Amino acid sequence: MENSDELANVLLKWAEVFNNKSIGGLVCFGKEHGLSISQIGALFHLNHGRISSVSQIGDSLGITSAAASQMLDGLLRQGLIVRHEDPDDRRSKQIALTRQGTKIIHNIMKARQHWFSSISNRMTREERKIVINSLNILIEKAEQPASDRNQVNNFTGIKESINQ
Amino acid sequence: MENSDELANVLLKWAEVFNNKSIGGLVCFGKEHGLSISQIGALFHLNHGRISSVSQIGDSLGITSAAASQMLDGLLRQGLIVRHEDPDDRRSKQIALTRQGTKIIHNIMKARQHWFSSISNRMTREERKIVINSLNILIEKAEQPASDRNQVNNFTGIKESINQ
DNA sequence: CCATATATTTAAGCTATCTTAATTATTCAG
DNA sequence: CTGAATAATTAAGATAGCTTAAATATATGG
Repeated sequence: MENSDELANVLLKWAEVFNNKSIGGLVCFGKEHGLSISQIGALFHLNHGRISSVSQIGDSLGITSAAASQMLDGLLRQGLIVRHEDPDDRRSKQIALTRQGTKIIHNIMKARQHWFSSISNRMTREERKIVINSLNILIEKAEQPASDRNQVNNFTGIKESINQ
Repeated sequence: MENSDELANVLLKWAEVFNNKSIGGLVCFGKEHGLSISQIGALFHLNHGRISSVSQIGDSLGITSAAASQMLDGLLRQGLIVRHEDPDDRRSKQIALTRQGTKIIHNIMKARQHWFSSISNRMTREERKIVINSLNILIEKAEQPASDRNQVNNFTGIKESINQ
């Protein structure tokens, strides 16, 4: 039996543990900073893809482009994103994070720092060493452009896997 | 130099990569299944802590217990949770996931499966081996009851209530 | 036992965020 | 060039999810 499936399953389990700790914090963060969950989602989407159109962002969140446009107004007003005309298609707008927008993402993640530290503190020096090494591999592989990652939105995979 | 901080930082980085891929999907999942993000947060909270009171769930999301009560009505109507009177304090209600509620959590995570597999496929057998090992360490340490169980939530300053 | 505190629920009302429909600007195909 | 398609925006209206306040039931401490 390949250990490929085993890794995918362990990743799944870890993701579950991570989400258990994160979701509530994310909702709280939004409330405190006047950001809707869609807006936070948009910021993460942009942090991942660097630049997107209005409708791409809408698609990634499952909302209409009208809603996306309105929602992005808010982020613009807060100085978290910029809108530029796409030189290749002047109907389209290129949305990107500002420095401040990137910082928000960072702050959201920083809020987990205490938890991360406590995990770290429960390990031996030796354990830390191999875990650091492994996470670096994961990060590298996760960010690699995948051969099987087509232009289709990666969120559409959800619909398929849920409707059993 | 200690490698403790280094691990915390790598965990942070990995969390960012993971969130970049997840948040939009979570929002989409909610829309498709008629679940608000608070409701999804409540499901994760329950999945983590097994049993909580109404107000504990509200606290974990930064909403009032009135709002939590209303929100939980929806989950109850969908058969995702059960409400039982707390035998130790009859003012309080014990909220827990049903089998179906647990399945929803699983489905949300399953939606990431394709991504996890593609990460796995980009590794050598040797890399997988050490990454599996490391993730198991992480999961174990993360789930360990920490000394700081009732630590203050970084976002809100609200006490993160974890049932016992 | 009584006053006060706590946990939940209900009710009423507010508003943020969505939707659809219409508008404007641009692209593309014939 | 012309008509149809696409991208974004704006406007109007619906509603989900929140808040506060009040009601109910239970617990606790002097």
